[in-house]
Amino acid sequence: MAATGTKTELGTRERLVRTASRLMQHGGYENTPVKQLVREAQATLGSLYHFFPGGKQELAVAAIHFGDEEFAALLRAGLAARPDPAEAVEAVTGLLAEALEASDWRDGCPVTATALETVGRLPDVQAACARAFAHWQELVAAKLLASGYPEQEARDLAVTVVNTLEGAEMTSQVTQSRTPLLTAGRHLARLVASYGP
Amino acid sequence: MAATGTKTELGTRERLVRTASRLMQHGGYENTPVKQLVREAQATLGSLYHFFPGGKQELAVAAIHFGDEEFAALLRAGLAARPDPAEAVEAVTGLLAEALEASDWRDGCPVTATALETVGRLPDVQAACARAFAHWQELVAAKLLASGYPEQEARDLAVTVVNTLEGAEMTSQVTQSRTPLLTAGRHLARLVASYGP
DNA sequence: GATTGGATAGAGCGTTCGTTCTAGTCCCGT
DNA sequence: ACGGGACTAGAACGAACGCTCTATCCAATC
Repeated sequence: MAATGTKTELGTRERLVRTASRLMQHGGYENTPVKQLVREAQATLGSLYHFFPGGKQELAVAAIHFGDEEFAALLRAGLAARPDPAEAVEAVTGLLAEALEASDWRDGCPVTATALETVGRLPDVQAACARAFAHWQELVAAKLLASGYPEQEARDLAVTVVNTLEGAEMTSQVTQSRTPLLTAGRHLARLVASYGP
Repeated sequence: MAATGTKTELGTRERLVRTASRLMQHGGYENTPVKQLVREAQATLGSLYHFFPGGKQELAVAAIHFGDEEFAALLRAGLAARPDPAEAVEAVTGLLAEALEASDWRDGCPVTATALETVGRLPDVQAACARAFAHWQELVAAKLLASGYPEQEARDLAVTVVNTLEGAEMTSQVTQSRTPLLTAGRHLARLVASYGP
């Protein structure tokens, strides 16, 4: 649980964003005090309000974007691991389970906790979370479309795939077990295959 | 968004628990200050610490239990609505979508937000959340077992069904649309049917 | 070498947090 | 009538919150 990035290799702004993303991934928005944030980012309050005049909220939006890209990278890697989309989705659950356990069940979805907490409270942050979900759905849909799935079925499946991944990751985290994610992987593979072209 | 229960028809303890459950459903644990809680429950700080010497944390555990039962009731109703388990699961998503929209997208799962926020921070609350998830899985598994599904497949399916419901409800909430839930319903029905005995 | 502006630094502001504490009210058994 | 436990009531407390503010540092530029 060291600071995210070393002071010499990343700019202050980037360290703030990465640290905020990691802390919000673990505890959401309200559980991430700005003072702890700047301490772990090896920055100061002055720097935070210099780069983010909008304060904690503006930083949170940037952090959600960062988490969005981070999760998207894992998703891309898993989806590219197998040509068959059903097997690819199952591969993603394997990657997620691995990363989750390796972090001692701390690194769940970098967006979910904040999304649920800020719904109807911080519209900017909520919008960033919604964008992240849509982004991930697009990645899954693209894989299905590339495999010859019909447009509508591909888009619908992508929604459910991402939703199930989110739910299973949360349950795996709360129960500290890979099982929910791996079970979701098997079931999603079966579901995706059942729509095969 | 009136107070949960009227002062004359419910005891103070019950009003506190219901109000806490509702507020935590909307914003999680940290977004629910005790003073607002007490005000909306038409109670006072003295009453809160009389009934819950463990303070906010102890009340939160009771609130999660209440939400657990509330969600379980909806789950039972949906599952009982149809004899066929696949159709029954789809019926549940319909009920969830209806309730969510009727609340102006506020009343999502009464446990998820708190679960993600307290993981690794408040073990008592986290344990209550884990118990709720297990409880819901049991209800789904019971329906499948009663319909003749093999033991292992019924239990595995129950895990994924509940996870997908959670994920879809969250996405429906964040995007303010019934679609994710209803799509999940169709897919879950297909998945459950594909394991039919 | 002086000037300048981006970046750093953290003390301190007003507010709100969860909790404690004392005082008071209510109601029931005797 | 009265004693006593259950419950109500909210002022007050220390800690922690997000944020503002002034001061300072340090390259780049003239």
